[in-house]
Amino acid sequence: MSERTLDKAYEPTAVEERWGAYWIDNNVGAPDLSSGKPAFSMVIPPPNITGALHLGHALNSTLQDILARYKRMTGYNVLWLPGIDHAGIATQNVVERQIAAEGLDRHKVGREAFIERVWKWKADSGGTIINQLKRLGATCDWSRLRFTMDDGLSKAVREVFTSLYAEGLIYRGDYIINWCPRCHTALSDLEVQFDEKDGSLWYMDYPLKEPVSGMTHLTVATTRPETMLGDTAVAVNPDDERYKALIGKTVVLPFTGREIPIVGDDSVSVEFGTGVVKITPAHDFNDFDVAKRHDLSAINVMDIDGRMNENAGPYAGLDRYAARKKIVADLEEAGLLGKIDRHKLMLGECYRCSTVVEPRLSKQWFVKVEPLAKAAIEAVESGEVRFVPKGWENTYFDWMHNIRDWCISRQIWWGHRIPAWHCADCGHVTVDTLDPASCAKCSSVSIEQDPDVLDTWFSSALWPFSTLGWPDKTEELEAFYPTTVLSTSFDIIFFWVARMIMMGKKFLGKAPFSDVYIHALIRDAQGQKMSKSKGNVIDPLVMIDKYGTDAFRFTLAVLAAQGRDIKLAEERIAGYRNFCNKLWNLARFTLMNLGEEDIDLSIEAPLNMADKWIMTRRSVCINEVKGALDEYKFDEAGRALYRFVWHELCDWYVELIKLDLRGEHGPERKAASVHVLLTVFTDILKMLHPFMPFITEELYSYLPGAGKSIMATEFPSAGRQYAEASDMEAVMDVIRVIRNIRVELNLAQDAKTDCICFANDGHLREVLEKSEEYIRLLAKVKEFEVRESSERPGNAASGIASGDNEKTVEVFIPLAGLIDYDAEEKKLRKELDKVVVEFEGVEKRLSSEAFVGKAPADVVEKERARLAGLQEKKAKLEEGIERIRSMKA
RNA sequence: GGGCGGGUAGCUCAGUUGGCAGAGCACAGCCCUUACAAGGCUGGGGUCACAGGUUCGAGCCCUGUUCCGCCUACCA
Repeated sequence: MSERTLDKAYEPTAVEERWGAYWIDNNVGAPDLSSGKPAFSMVIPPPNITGALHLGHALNSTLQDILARYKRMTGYNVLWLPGIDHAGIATQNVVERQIAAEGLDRHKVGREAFIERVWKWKADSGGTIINQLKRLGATCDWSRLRFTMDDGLSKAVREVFTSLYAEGLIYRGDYIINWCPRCHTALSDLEVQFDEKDGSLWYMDYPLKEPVSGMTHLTVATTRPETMLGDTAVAVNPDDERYKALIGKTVVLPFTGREIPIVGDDSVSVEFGTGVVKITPAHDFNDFDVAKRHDLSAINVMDIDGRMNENAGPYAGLDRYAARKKIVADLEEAGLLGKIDRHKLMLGECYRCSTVVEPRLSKQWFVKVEPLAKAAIEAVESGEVRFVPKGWENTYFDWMHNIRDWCISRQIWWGHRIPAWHCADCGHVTVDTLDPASCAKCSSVSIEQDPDVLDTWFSSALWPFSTLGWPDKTEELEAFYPTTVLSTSFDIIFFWVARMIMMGKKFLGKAPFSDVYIHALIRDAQGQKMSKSKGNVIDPLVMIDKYGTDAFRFTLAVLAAQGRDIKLAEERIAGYRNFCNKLWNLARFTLMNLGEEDIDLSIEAPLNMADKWIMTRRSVCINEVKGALDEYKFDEAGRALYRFVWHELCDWYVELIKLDLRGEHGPERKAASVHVLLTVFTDILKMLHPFMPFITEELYSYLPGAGKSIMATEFPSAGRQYAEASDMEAVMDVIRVIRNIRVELNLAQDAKTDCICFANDGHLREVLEKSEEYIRLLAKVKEFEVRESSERPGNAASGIASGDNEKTVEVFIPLAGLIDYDAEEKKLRKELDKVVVEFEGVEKRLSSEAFVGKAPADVVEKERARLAGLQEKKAKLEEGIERIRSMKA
């Protein structure tokens, strides 16, 4: 026994500090490679180096930590590998802002110096999130913390790039990509977010070079008039009767005078606008495809800032929106502007800075994903990778089947620089894992490395194996690849999960994980997305300070139902803070009774009914928790524990054994009760430990014979389930009925009443007689009597308890002279009404030939028994009402 | 436009192969009963979105309707 005494209420702060430090100092997350236990491994989705812990991280890390702790306690060799992502654009933005405050920009600072600044920033303030994860209690193996820009991981990146390039799966070329005019870089399709905006649809006339059957011009409809300067064709649907004849003819582009062809293309809708589309291959994805089909040239009319360039003639130098205004005005002046419709459109924005992106033609590096995607699709189809919940597999397939090549080059400085060197003499591109000294083709030393860096997600895609030492053949890779489960949120299935599967299949021949657990998204109590601008953000660290980490973790776990968003209200956390306190006080009660006198726990006293009941419920609870956790149903596991601890152990068992504990039934009985209480309490601590690691460590340390840490104990196994448990339930129901009557009669809290029970079953009568003490104690009963004949006593309030269907107990509370007959009658009638409705329902069902003939025999049997019970109950109530009426008269 | 999920108590949500509609919070009444007032006991509260269908029996399965949320898409 510890010398420490427990305060009346749980105070998390000191406990969390102490145990948090203990786990870190002993690096409890470290696996033992020589243990011979089966492996369980996870890689953490690496948070951005710029990030602070938000609810998404808190949820995901909590769930992963629950798995890690649970698996350790059930005999696995667990590796949970932590890390951080270098987050290219995000990090560069942060440091750019920093130097902007000094009146500099990155170009003035220079590439080398800028990158040094980023590393310095990382050293100073990067990775605070790691400490926040530790605060949450995450038992990662912190000795294996990885960063995507580490040497080892960079080596993996080069290996993969070189290999894919050699196979022709990485190529470079002029393609249209999403361009952020503020970040000055290409973005992948995924890095663009769409938002519906109000816009306009302008109708403008392009004159035909030569009139055709009376037509002098074509009217095109566009949402972006400024791009007309880059038009290289207009297109119509080849089946459109209005314009069919014009295909192959020529129009003259206003302002520039350029002559451009009219082409026929299926992608043009006959119904929309005028049925004529201007084609701007350099600034529109669809137009780019049309141009490829018709071999049209492309004219880029904007620069990297989104301003019009020298190809825009008189508009050169104007911002794209200023150019739009001016062009519309000029068209109007020239009499070429038709009507203007209001039009809703989806505008793409940069996911980092929300600037409207500009489709732009430029030279970029791409991964040819189709062959990679094929293997990745098969991995899921074959069941090698399983999504939980399964519904996400469809989302995954949809995307994978329609996947476009992945633009992997970014025109920024922070990231993995593309390992390609351009030769100034022969133009050859040398790609190698090591920096080459000369051109691989002509041996010229005038080579220069490609200025671009790789998309951040390129290194993330390698995360499950690069962190384990690949491309080297390491012990870790052998032991822990493929990992067991990846836990993440659905919004990065495409960014990350799919690409990891592709790369894992490609380079290791095995998908990087067998289960993908997709957790819910957290919203506020009203179901709104949390965002800084709405001011509805809940900061996990504030919640931890306020309610304690354990309460916070438990809340997240209980709300994490599969397939549904989480609406998080602060009151929920407060509720589970109360649960922590309940547990704390249960511990105080348990320890108090272990207390001063030495209880000989080795006495093997026989279990009584209450003991057998709680031991049975314990087994049920263990099965529920294990079953739920094995299926990633954290909410079910948490709820089962909550119910068992509070509503079964605390509300009932603790109350039932109080007489034992006072020693009223002798030392043996006391020892038995304490023994059972301690057993169940210890198991509860163990089962709750994955959810609430701090308080359970603390309370466990007070238990007699406790080891250093609860983490080293084994997760409980279910034991025997006793038939007597249902006897206990019947007694509990009688107690509930008496309590109910007492409240309805408005009796003083401490008033004692007598009680007479009639049971229609011999066994039940025995059980009740045996349980006299429980009933006296918990229902405040003075004289207690079990009678065989169902003769209703005179002045008495009554109620009926039902155990199993046909077994009923009629309960009477005699109250000489005190009874309010009207109230009693009203109460009985109300109860009778309920019973009658139920009775008639069952009777009707049983009288139906169809039911008796077709329903399974056990169902019919159950219904018959139920009917008999209801019949009994109904008769008793009717008799009771009759009796009351006669007494009234 | 296509796809996915959801609609169950005032609120947030469970609801197992179809077989007695549940929990937490909130609310109301009575209690500081020696583990816990961050607590205890008791109670009220439901047209399971709507309309059909299958079935002995539907919150659950099928069809349609409707509302909400999300993902996705080249009607310029």
